[in-house]
Amino acid sequence: MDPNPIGFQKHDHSHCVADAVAEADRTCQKAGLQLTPVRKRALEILLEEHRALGAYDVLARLAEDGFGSQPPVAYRALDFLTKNGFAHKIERLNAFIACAHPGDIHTPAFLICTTCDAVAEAETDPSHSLLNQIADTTGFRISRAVLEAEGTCPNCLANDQAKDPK
Amino acid sequence: MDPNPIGFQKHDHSHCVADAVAEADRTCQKAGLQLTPVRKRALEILLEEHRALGAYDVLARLAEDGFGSQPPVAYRALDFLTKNGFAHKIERLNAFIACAHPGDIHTPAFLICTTCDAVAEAETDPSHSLLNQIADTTGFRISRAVLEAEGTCPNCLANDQAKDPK
DNA sequence: GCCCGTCACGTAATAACATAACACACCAAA
DNA sequence: TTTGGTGTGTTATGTTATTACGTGACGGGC
Ligand SMILES: [Zn+2]
Ligand SMILES: [Zn+2]
Ligand SMILES: [Zn+2]
Ligand SMILES: [Zn+2]
Repeated sequence: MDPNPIGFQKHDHSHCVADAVAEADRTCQKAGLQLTPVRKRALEILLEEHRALGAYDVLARLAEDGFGSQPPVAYRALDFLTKNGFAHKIERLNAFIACAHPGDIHTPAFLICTTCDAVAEAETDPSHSLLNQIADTTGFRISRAVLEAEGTCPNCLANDQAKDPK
Repeated sequence: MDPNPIGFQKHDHSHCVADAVAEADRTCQKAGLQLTPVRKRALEILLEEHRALGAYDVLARLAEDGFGSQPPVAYRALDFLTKNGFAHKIERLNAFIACAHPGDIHTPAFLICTTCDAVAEAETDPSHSLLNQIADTTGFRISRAVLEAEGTCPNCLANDQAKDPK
């Protein structure tokens, strides 16, 4: 199991955490949002993994660092991050992941590997997404979409074939 | 709030419950599946509403009818129904809804009205769904997809306009 | 200075959702 | 008759999420 799969590819990870936090800092400055210590730490915690973390996982790490140890501490931080586009909730997993493309308004699609637990965030073309088609034909006005696919990532697919090459 | 919105349109509902149960009966016959009393009743309960019901809602109704009153009773019945295509779980709501198109293998998309809580099940074209496009370009193999949109249904949209016609 | 609104944070308690583990009944095959 | 599978029921527990309440920090009127 690859501990480091972003979009299922390897990369220099120590940089990307720091970079993402720095960018979040800037974005919050501009938008008048407060990236407070708990919130920043929560974002770091999410960024340290390329998989989804449960709220209680995040909470435990926050508590280790001297922050509050009760559920609302984590839920509030995660709420801030998701509301402002720095993180997403993966509904299928009841878990949270840092946004891979923060800043832009986007409708992400997630690819969840059930073998290695990696989660990749894919961009969708908002103009001809299938949900918009549905919305157009039914007259339903979409405010938020959940697009999540479970399956096997390319890495795990390759591993499977290596072991069992039929 | 319309108590009866299937695909957000009105229809004769007493019939459609009975019909759907009858068809589930036939399907189970053919497939060698046991549509036992709890399972059948759970399906009826879901069919009686065109919205998603929590497992504990279903459980309470089952208990009223003399079935077991502990969570596994509901979860097992719902598990049977979802595994065999008679119902779906709405991940966004942690709740369950009867399948509107049972029988066929399909990748449903759900439209969840946040005003009246109605949930409609839309069919998707499996061949050019956006998730397949993503899968093709990334090499990810999808086994299951979650497609859920939150927003406002046509009925509620009309009501809003009637009240506040800007 | 003080008052007050808002916001973030902390905590306790509880609600809501879900599963593990075990016992018993039933039925059909060996 | 025994055995194995499947379904149901129960107790207990685990996991995820929210409600309710209190405190401190900050900023704008007065
Ligand atoms: Zn990274
Ligand atoms: Zn994988
Ligand atoms: Zn109906
Ligand atoms: Zn509605």
